[in-house]
Amino acid sequence: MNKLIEKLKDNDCKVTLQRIAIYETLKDSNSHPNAETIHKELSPKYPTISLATVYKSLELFVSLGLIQAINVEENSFRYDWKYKSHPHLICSACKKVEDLEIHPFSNLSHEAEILTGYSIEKQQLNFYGSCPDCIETS
Amino acid sequence: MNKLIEKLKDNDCKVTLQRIAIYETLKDSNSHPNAETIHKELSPKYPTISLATVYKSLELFVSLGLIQAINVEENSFRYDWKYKSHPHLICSACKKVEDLEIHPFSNLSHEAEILTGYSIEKQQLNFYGSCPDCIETS
DNA sequence: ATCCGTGCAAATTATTTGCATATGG
DNA sequence: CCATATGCAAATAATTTGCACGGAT
Repeated sequence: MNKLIEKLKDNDCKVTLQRIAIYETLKDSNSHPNAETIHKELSPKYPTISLATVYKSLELFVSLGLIQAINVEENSFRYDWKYKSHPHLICSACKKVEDLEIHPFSNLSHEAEILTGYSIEKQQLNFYGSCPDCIETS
Repeated sequence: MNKLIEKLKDNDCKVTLQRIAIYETLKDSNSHPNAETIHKELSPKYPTISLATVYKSLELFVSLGLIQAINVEENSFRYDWKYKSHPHLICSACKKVEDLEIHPFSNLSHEAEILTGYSIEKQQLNFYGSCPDCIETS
């Protein structure tokens, strides 16, 4: 949260209750929620917060490099409070999105740069399939 | 195109002029177009073709495994006539989407399966950055 | 005090759906 | 012929925008 406040101040953005609440909600969630889910989670505590504010704040956080947007195969974005891009595992059965923390997939961008002449800012690696729990159930 | 016709027949789907035209347009394009772009390209030749038909056909092709949908960082889908998933390079400046044909990134899914216990059906690897042309211009 | 952020509602954009008609097998 | 595809228009879903008011610096 200090990180949020610092980053906001550094960029002449105001530190508001809403922004803190949105960031905290995202940070405390392990489910890579989308804007609407975040809004729903906030509603009990902050009934007046608007969905538009959630969208605007998330967009701001992404542009400040505070969080990352991940584009799962729905046509809605999910958000990850970890700003550093890392692979995700997406279960097609239960729709959960997990981080793949231990990854041997870190230096792909560098290899791609050498191969292509692109200057790569970001990589996105998603694996789609069934998680162990869903395999068992089926 | 033979592939399309074969696949459609195998699945008791009708071979229509529209479907052929949509598939051909996608195949002849190197730009990984979205539904609307495909529709626009078809319009001069087939003025009556509807956008809904384009959407429906693309969805059908994806479900038959004929093409793949790729989710670039807009919230609209782009389509790739190559059904086998492979890495993409996305230029943030000119918005082009290129295939990364020669890739040392092929066995990632297998590694991920071993690491996670997931059964992985598909992987998506996108690199975002600036292409050589756009680097030069800037 | 000033300007930015918020909430609301309306606008936009992308996609999906229902249904009557047309057409391929 | 008959079922499936198509085209149209309306519906839905996701996101963005404009603007007046309130609050942070």
